Amino acid sequence: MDVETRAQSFETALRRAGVRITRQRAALLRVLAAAEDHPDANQLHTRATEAGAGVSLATVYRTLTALEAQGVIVKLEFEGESARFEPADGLHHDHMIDVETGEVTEFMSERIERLQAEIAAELGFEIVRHRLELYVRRRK
Amino acid sequence: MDVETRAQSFETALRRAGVRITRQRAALLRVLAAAEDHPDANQLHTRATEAGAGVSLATVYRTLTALEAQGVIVKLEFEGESARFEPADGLHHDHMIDVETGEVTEFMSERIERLQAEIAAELGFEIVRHRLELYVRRRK
DNA sequence: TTGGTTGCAAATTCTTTGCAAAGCT
DNA sequence: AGCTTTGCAAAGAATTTGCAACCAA
Repeated sequence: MDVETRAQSFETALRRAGVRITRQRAALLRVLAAAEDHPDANQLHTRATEAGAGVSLATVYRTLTALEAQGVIVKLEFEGESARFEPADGLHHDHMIDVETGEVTEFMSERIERLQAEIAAELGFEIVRHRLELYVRRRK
Repeated sequence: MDVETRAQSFETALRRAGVRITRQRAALLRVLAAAEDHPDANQLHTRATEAGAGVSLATVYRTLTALEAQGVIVKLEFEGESARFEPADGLHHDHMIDVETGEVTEFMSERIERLQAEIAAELGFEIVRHRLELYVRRRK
């Protein structure tokens, strides 16, 4: 799915929820749709600005909050950093962060997911959401 | 292990690392040793104050930083909350947070730990540390 | 003695918010 | 038109830090 198509699908999801698509939001959706990394609010603000769209940082934050509420993006909070965001592509995954380079790798394990659910169930709970982050280092 | 004994072992660990045990630190160590829950800096400050020890919030933060560096306590950062701390009792464990009550339950799964290591290894990494939090709800 | 430690207030960092002007639909 | 959204600057919340006075070892 190319950037424009993805941005369009984000817009559709938002309109369906009654969220207005302003010039600022359209710009942010494109920046988000194009993000290969996991940018924070500041980076998104910079990128939107560089793309020629005037957007205030306050609006970036407000829009991110709205997008997260609609399930269009996911907020990530790694240790010692400001919040980062990634487009929600449907499939859940967890993150591995290289403590030396900062590089982020996504991964997903059905087995871990299942074990988590089992553990919660044993204690009488069901999982609402979870957070799994592996802080790693390249092996020599 | 009772509170006093545990506080003493904390002190010993700190002295061994060349950290001075001031009146303020001794008071905080006792508060931490007695904590059954997972208090944040503010709560620790309040408890130390109620216990009759004059400690400033800045010192609480500075001391917590030192204790964490010595591996005596562990810092927890749950979603949407300020940092909490728990005494490090040697054995690693993860946390389950009831999103309705805020209740925190500790758990540990050798199988999940092993799977995490395997996944990291497959991608050429070794785990430095990790963070696993399950946000749960009581089952009806 | 003396280098680590404290308290206080000011500074930081990230994020949120009040309000009047402006913009979607 | 009507209700949402924006920008700006101010407010917040959590945590850190500069500096002079203080105190463990």
